[in-house]
Amino acid sequence: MMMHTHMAIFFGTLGQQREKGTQANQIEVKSMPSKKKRAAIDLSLERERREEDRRDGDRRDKDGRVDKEEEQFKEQKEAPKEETGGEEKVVEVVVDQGGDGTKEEIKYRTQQGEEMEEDKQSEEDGSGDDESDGAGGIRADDDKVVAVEDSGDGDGDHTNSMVQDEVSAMQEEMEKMKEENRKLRRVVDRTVRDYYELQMKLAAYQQQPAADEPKEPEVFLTLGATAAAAGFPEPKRKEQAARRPSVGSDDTDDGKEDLGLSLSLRASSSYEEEKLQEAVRYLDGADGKAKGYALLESSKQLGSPAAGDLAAAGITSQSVNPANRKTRVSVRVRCQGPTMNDGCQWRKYGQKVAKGNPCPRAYYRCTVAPGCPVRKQVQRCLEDMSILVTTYEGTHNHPLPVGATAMASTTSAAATFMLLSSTSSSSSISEAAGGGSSSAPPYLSPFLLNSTSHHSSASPLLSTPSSMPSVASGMNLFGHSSMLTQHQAPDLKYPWSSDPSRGSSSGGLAGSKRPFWSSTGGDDKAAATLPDNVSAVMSDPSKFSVAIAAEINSFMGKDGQVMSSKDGESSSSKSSNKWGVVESLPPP
DNA sequence: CGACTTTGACCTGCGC
DNA sequence: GCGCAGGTCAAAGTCG
Repeated sequence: MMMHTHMAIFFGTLGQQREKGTQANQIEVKSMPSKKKRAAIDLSLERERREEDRRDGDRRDKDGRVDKEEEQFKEQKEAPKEETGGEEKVVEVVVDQGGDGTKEEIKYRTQQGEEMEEDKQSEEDGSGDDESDGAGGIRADDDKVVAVEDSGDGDGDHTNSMVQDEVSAMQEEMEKMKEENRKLRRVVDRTVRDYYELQMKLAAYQQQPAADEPKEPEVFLTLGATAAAAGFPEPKRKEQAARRPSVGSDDTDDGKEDLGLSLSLRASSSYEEEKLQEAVRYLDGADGKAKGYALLESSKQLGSPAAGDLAAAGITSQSVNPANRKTRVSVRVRCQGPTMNDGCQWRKYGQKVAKGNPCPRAYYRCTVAPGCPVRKQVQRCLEDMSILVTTYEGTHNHPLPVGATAMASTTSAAATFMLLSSTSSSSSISEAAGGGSSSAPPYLSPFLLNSTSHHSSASPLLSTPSSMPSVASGMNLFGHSSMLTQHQAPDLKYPWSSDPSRGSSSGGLAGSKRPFWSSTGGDDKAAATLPDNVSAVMSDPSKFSVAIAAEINSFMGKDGQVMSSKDGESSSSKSSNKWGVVESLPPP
């Protein structure tokens, strides 16, 4: 009955609202510059709606009528355009009804047009009415109908009016049920579709040849300078010629210390190498605009420190068998402090000198949420003491702070590339990532996941059943919009996390005493869609670059710090300029 | 005083 | 079973 009330408000206060442009509860009265624009908008909305109807297969019995309506609709649209050319004000009602306000808006105008013939909105008649049966504007929403009928029935024959009302009510009831059937059918169809899609994915995943398992490629995401970097400590790996198909064009001067982000894919088998090449082609072709952001390196087992192209900082996603091993993400960052700023809160619980490296290895536990199983090991690289190797292990059981999510988006993207290349046996990465049904990785980097996906991390593929369709729909299993948007505007969710004034003791937000969720008003869902984010990132190469950009922003910190240390030593002031991760970046 | 770090002891897994 | 190495625990110390 709310709608009835709203309509009453609408009709009763139309004049006032038109003048004042006030907003009633859930009814928004706007003034628009001209009918031309509105007609254009309505036309597009109407097309969308019909397109949706066609998709749902409900068009069978409406074909003829729809076409007629469309023609009529166009005529009706075009006619008033010619007669109203000025800046005529038009009253528009927007009813916020479960996020479908736009369509409701159309309906209201339709009703208004039918009933208020003298109103200049009469050209809207039937504009959104393909769902009505033509009997006096009978619609699915009885409240609206009642309101309209009442308002227009003042001086008619009462008996006829009552009969008409009854008939209308019945027809309306039928329409309502039809509509519900339609919606249910839609839901069932979608569910079945998703189910089969997931089944296919699962089958493909399970059919992965065992031969691929032992050798898994590594993905290196390199932050900061990309060239002339000291190598990663993998002395066992043989140096091999590195192909460097660049995404941008800024990687021509290898001798210089490029600033940027590079993705280095290591293939450990010819098959994977092939997949990596596909990934390279994919990025190269699809994201040519990412100049200065991404430098894609594809190489076979770059390993020796002298490889030259190894990066100063990297994110190594060590793919593991989802069934048996814990996933690990190794991040290499050149920084002077004890740890890198990854956005999370850590507590040191141990330190050990590992064999082969005189530098002690520090063990940290995630303290963002009590009981979070995520741990990280931080150790300096033997070959280059300025390189900090951070290895994350485990799965967060909580939403990640902004800094961490941005980081996660990048590492997850890297991991996803690797995973796609190693798990997709029949399709190229470009097919998998750009084909609309962007594949969520069979398993995701532990650094990236949170509780919402972790609860079923044994088979993450199944844990995000909506991951593939959600990319298209923009919603995931949890009803959130794509995480990518949140990465693009992280401060909206966790404004505190980028606050440079907050101290940190062991890097990141360790100094923050307040749990990060306390400032979000319970909007934990906001950061709880990383798997979705991964899908979103992987579904579009441009999103990937955006994520990388976000990562850069996050990683550098708005205060221009890669990390901070307890004794106040900040990389922005004291760290080596050689790598220039922070210092070389222009201030925001 | 609480949170965090330090550090030696202890536990566990693995190879021989 | 033994030894080694990695990882964890927990008491003591430190810091804000």
